[in-house]
Amino acid sequence: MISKRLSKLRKTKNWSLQYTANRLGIAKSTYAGYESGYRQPSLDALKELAVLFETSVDYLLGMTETYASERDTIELTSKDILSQISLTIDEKSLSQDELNQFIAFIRLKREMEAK
Amino acid sequence: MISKRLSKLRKTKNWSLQYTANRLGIAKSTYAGYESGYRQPSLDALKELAVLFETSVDYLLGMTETYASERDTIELTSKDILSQISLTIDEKSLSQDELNQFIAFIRLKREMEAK
DNA sequence: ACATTCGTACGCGCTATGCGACTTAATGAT
DNA sequence: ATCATTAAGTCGCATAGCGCGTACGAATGT
Repeated sequence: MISKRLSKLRKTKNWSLQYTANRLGIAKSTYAGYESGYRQPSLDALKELAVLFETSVDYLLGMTETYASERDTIELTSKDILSQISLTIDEKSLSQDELNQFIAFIRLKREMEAK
Repeated sequence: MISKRLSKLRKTKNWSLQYTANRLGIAKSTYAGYESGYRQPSLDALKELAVLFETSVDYLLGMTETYASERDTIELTSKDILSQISLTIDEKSLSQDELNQFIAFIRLKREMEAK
């Protein structure tokens, strides 16, 4: 799991194994081991991987499907966001319709303010 | 970091070391090692810890302060929610004003639907 | 043509993980 | 009061596996 995600992330950034390992301050073979699934990073290494790739440890480990540092940022327009996160108002969960209305509302508002 | 968080989480739930270890399917001494900081859990163990304690791996590792983010529900009316989590629409972050308007809007809408 | 960079794989030293066994303290049962 | 049970903590040991250097083909560049 982690190996696939690391590999995908690195290729997205167009980084070589060597470059990535240098950024992390570890040997190329060590990082390569993570990607091949031959090795597992230590907890410290894991944290640095998440920081370097600007993602969450949960994503690297496959605990969540959401890529980004959604630990900090939640993009409300991302598809099926409500299947991953339950948003509530007055402890009553938000429907997709309500969210869509809100998004439309904000977009309109911003458009008007832009003028 | 992880040791402190585990210890706090377990005590919150009023679980013994033995009980917790049983739930995880590992030896008591192993889990005790995690809490004392004498040992570090494997990645697999780490994931199971997060599941058992109903939190995120990022929280266990101290990557985030928020106890449960995506995993649980986010109450939009809770005070200073935006200081913990950034909500964005079209990658532009939401202001407190916008959120307040939305909350008011939803409350009004629900009130009307209730009749 | 040679050199350089890429991804991949192997062997090895040594750390430290995970386990059971043991101790000590606290609580419960009879 | 005595024993049994459960709690938390510590230790030694076997061995799994981490991190490293190193080496190998393949694909580039010069």
